[in-house]
Amino acid sequence: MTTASPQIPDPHDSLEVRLTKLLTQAVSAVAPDAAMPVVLERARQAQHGDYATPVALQLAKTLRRAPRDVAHDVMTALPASPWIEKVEMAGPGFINIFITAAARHSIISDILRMGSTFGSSSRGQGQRIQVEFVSSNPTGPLHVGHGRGAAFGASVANLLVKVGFSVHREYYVNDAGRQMDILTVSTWLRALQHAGLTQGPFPPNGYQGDYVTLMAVSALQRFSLDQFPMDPLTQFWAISGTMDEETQMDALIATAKSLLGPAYHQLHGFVLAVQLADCKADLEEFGVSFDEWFSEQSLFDSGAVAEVVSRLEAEGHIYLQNGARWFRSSAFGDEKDRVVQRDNGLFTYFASDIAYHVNKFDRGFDLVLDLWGADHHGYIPRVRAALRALGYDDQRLKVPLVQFVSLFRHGEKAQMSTRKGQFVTLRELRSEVGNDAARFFYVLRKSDQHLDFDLDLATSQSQDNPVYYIQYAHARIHRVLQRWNGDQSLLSHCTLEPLTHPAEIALMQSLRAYPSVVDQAAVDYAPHSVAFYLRDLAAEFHAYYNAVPFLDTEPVITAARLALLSAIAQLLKDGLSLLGVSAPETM
RNA sequence: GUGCCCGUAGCUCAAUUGGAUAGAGCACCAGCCUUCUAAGCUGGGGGUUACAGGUUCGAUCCCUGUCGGGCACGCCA
Repeated sequence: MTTASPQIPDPHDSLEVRLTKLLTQAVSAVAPDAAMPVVLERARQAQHGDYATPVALQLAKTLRRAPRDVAHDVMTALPASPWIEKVEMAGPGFINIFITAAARHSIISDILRMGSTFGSSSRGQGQRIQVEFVSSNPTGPLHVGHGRGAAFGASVANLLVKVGFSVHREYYVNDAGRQMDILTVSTWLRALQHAGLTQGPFPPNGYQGDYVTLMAVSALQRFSLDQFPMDPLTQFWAISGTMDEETQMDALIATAKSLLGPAYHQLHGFVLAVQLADCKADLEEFGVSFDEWFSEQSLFDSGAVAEVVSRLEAEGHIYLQNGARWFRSSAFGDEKDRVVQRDNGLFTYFASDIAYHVNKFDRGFDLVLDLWGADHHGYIPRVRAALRALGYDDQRLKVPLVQFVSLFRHGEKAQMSTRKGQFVTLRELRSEVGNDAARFFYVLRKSDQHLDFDLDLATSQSQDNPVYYIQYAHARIHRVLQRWNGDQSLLSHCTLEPLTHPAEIALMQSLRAYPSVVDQAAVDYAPHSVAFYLRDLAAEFHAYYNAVPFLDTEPVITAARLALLSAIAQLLKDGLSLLGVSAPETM
């Protein structure tokens, strides 16, 4: 990834940039030849000051000098600054920096002045980045696993926008495959059953959910499916007993197509439209929206799939074997070659996926993000191989993986299967725990870690859910401000000198961390760190709330403390919005 | 069997990407509402970071091996 130049600091991190510059100046005086970037860390403990740098420890080796001696020289060479109160050496050679009260207080006025733009940056420099996520087969309702991808993807997209990328959110619709045919046939069979026109058994590998029957009922009225002669179906059941399940299903699909003729395609289109509309509505209600729903079928219709295979062939990366066309992906880092066109002439899913990625790159995105389920990780090398073979820079493709969600009910792991209709849908989850709790819970873990979703806990309406803790902090602040009933615009100008309480010092320190938390979360595609930050900030606030009075004290102190509260509320609201969680003012 | 990911408090998870004494939430124990919302706060017990080596000023993080878990290895999508 191309990173923004550090020479273009944003106003909000000017303090850290200034301190880094001063340190760099001091280091170059002590060690002119050691071209080493100065690492400035926020101190974890108050006794270590506000910032710390291990630069002396790192320099010691190349200088062949004792770390503490180097630290001493760096400290001596450090220019005076209105931002630096004092500098101390500690431990093996750490340099701890204590900032002045003025530097400390500036964070509050910065936040109040910048409002929702605080924490933004120009890191992305307006680069266009495509984020593809969810992309579930439109063969049934979204389940709780898709929900994680949705919540994660939406939050990542928000973060990328926040740090200055131009983000395009996209859903890849797998509307061209065999699974759609199976759903179509399943719907057809349910319609026949509903109309009492068949006694045949329902195939075990068909889609069994109740939603299929619901679609069948409306399809029955819509397409008059009962007008087709049924004899061939009865014949089919008579001869299909010896087939294995998959062969039987393929035969069933073929039977349906020949029997229904043009009506099959109508039914197929209907089933797809119903599922997509349902999926879209579900996601919209979840606060997840897309700029584009990209159809896989369109890649076949436009000839893009055939074209991309031809391109590979023209480059000499395709060979014939056993009647199939193979892409020599092993020449580009994959562990073995892959079929792109089967011996029956049909292109594989891989072929259309190559065409899709070529399409993405040809649309001119600087960066392409595929948020995939972790079960697809073995698939990544072949996609990269295809891109490289076609002359694209596959470093512009990033594939963050989202691990599975394991559901636990009554302390036992619940199995999920879309086919068998045994799953908890995202809708059920949302209605039981609420959108806010679901969104927050989903991103509370690193995306590449398994998520154990305890349904009993999540559906118990209990207060254990951490999202309430943060929202409550936000609501409490607004209650205080409401009680105060003063002119909030005055808070950004009031004197902050009274803020000397240890809790206040710590809170200002935490507020200052926000931009780098957001920045790092965006770079790492790690919204969970925002969630943890918010929980920690809320905890600090709640403790503060119980420690000092806000309204029943001197007006100057009240104003200063309310300015601090106002800044906290702003960041709580901003952080929650990045995660797609509301920030209510009353609870 | 091969490849990728993972293993941290009783449970679920963090840890500023190699920094100082590894931190939270549940759960457990003891306290705090006549006062700005108790969906809150304060205090307490809890750890050989799976194990064994290695790299260096310094390792939960990097390297090697072992054990254990997950996922993927199709002319499915």
